[in-house]
Amino acid sequence: MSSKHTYASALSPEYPLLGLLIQQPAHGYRLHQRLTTDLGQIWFISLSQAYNILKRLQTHGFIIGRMQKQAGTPERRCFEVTPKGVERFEEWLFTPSGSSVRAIRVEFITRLYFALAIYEEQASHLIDVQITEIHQHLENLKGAIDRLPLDQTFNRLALELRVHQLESLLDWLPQCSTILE
Amino acid sequence: MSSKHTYASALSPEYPLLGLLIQQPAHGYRLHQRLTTDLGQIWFISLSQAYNILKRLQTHGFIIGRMQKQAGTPERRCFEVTPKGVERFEEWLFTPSGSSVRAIRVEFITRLYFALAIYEEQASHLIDVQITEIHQHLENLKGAIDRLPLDQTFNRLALELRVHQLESLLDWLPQCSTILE
DNA sequence: AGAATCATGTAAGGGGTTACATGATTCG
DNA sequence: CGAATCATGTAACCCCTTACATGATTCT
Repeated sequence: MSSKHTYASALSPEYPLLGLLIQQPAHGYRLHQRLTTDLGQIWFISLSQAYNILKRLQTHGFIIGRMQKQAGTPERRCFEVTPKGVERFEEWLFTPSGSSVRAIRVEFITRLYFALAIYEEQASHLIDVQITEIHQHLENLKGAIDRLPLDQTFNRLALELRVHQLESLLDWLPQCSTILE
Repeated sequence: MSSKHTYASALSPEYPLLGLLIQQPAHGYRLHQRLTTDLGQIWFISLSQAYNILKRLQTHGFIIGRMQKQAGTPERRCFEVTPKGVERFEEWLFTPSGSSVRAIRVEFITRLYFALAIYEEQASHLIDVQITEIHQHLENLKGAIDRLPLDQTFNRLALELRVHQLESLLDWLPQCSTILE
């Protein structure tokens, strides 16, 4: 047992790229285009970084790329997802987001996007799970606030802000349900 | 002209460390303690990273450290902020946060903490500026939503979420004012 | 004497950013 | 032909995380 690495955080653009490839094999340039048009408000990565991530995904065996010569276009490397890659993606897709506001904010929309596109019947379940998760997390935060010493003014402010942000997430989530129809 | 580097993003723990040192010279271990107790809900860094950042700050000339031999305690390196370091810190402190939700969330509380501790009379001004900033940002976001093509469902969801999050920030900000008394 | 804490670091590995380099094709 | 776009990459640099290494002091 030599390597037990995470490879990338759950917030890495690696997952949306994997997801796009599961929908349809593609080459780096086109992939980057789809990411920045379809999910451009969530993921901003440079073209270089897209290539770097694809390279990494390939060395880890999650995708394989094959150079293709075609008349009329520059040579391109077409990537496909391996079974291992599908497994990795699905594990991410159906694991609830971490507890940070950002994780929920960024990841959740992405997961919803792919759930709807690839595993449509799971989408509404995803929303439900997320709602329960947030309620759970809110309980914890409120407990933490109660246990906080009185002089911890700024830590209290920070926790209360997180509570506000989570509640605004709960307020926003119903809008997600409306797009399911 | 050889180096034009950013050194660190505005979200780096480098700034709170600088701020703590401005309040009072200290050594690494104590500094890390103060950061994790006073602002532990905002900044979580390992002791090693604290030392790394201090080293970086020193090589950039923002602080200087001197080894001190004392009877009764292990040798410690006491750091002081240089004028250049003060300048850097104040520039950060009085520059409004970027436009990302996280930047506002993490940075704003930190800036408020130091404004209150070091430049007390500026604190309420900081809050006012932040409120106007957020209103401005909200306008922009709402404009962006209106200009979004109809088929950009998920980008729209993302923008609407940001709007919600910013509005919840506005909802939370008055609590900051109450601690000024 | 041994454990916990104080105190300071180094090393390895991974991730992201920007800039730079290189070609092919298409469009005006 | 020249510019924009398509397409793929490399290199340098910085940051963060984790694990590891090393001593001194204090507490029991």
